[in-house]
Amino acid sequence: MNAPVSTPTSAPALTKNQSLVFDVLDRSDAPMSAYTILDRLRDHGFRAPLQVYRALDKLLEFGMVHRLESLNAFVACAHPESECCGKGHGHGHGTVAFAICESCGHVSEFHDHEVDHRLGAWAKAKNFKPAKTTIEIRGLCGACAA
Amino acid sequence: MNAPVSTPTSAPALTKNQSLVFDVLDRSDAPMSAYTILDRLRDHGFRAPLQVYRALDKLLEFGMVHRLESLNAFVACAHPESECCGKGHGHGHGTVAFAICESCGHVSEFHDHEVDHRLGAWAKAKNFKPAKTTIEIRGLCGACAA
DNA sequence: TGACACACGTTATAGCATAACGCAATTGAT
DNA sequence: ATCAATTGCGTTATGCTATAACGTGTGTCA
Repeated sequence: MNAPVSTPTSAPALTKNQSLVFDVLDRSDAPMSAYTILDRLRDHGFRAPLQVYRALDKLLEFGMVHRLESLNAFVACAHPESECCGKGHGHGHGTVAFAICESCGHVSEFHDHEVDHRLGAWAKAKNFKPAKTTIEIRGLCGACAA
Repeated sequence: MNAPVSTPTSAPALTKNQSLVFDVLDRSDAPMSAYTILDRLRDHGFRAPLQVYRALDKLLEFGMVHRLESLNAFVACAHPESECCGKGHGHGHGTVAFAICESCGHVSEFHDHEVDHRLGAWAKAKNFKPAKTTIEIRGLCGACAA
């Protein structure tokens, strides 16, 4: 009784644990660490970090969640669904950049073709084969800087 | 007997611990974790992580070392000394990007004005005040991809 | 000479992530 | 139908990364 349950919507069907983890992230205004997610889900039967990490691995694979490397934390993908650069299943995109407010914790996700292109050009020139690109800007958001 | 010792060269004078940590990093072909650095320096009297982290904090502040967020590891700055975008003391620069080979561990450090500019433009438009920007490309270097 | 800043050393603890085991359920080929 | 392969799950234990909190020594400078 552990298999994914298909849903009326798009995207890959999520298992129960995956849904729980995604929902927690999706409802959060700020990035969450795996252990914070774990604590939020104790009431739903979560007891060990691996339950969270395994769900996160899948959600990352599906592109539904991003990992913020500079925070060791995770956010739900903020893409307005079926954006540009799609790979077909509604959650694909090129490299995404994040602006992280160090005061309020809010994260803005955005994409810039030109940045992508410049980094791609560098890679091509150096014969480097990119697998995953991380772009994170930490600072103060408009509201907090004021 | 703990104060920085001035050297014949440029830049801020380093303390003994800072020099030791920097030398280890500078001699390494690949990024090193704080704990790996610690192990390398046991023979020089290092016994606790804090000794490493404190030295790293200063070296980061001086711009002589970079932290790779996606690796939780550190590298000596590869800038050919007194590069562009200098802030005056020979180790200043704009945002730097890293290409990290997941096979051999080699890290290439580079800078792209246009990328800087695009990210800066986004920030300006959103009224976001950047403090620190991280750009890391993980993949395979030319040698390993072949 | 006394307040201050800073580097240092030590112990303890917090926070993030995975290894290794075994069980249960689904899939799909035979 | 059945067996092998795959995938998800739960648990325990462990490892790696980072910092808190304490106290010491030293150099600076009013």
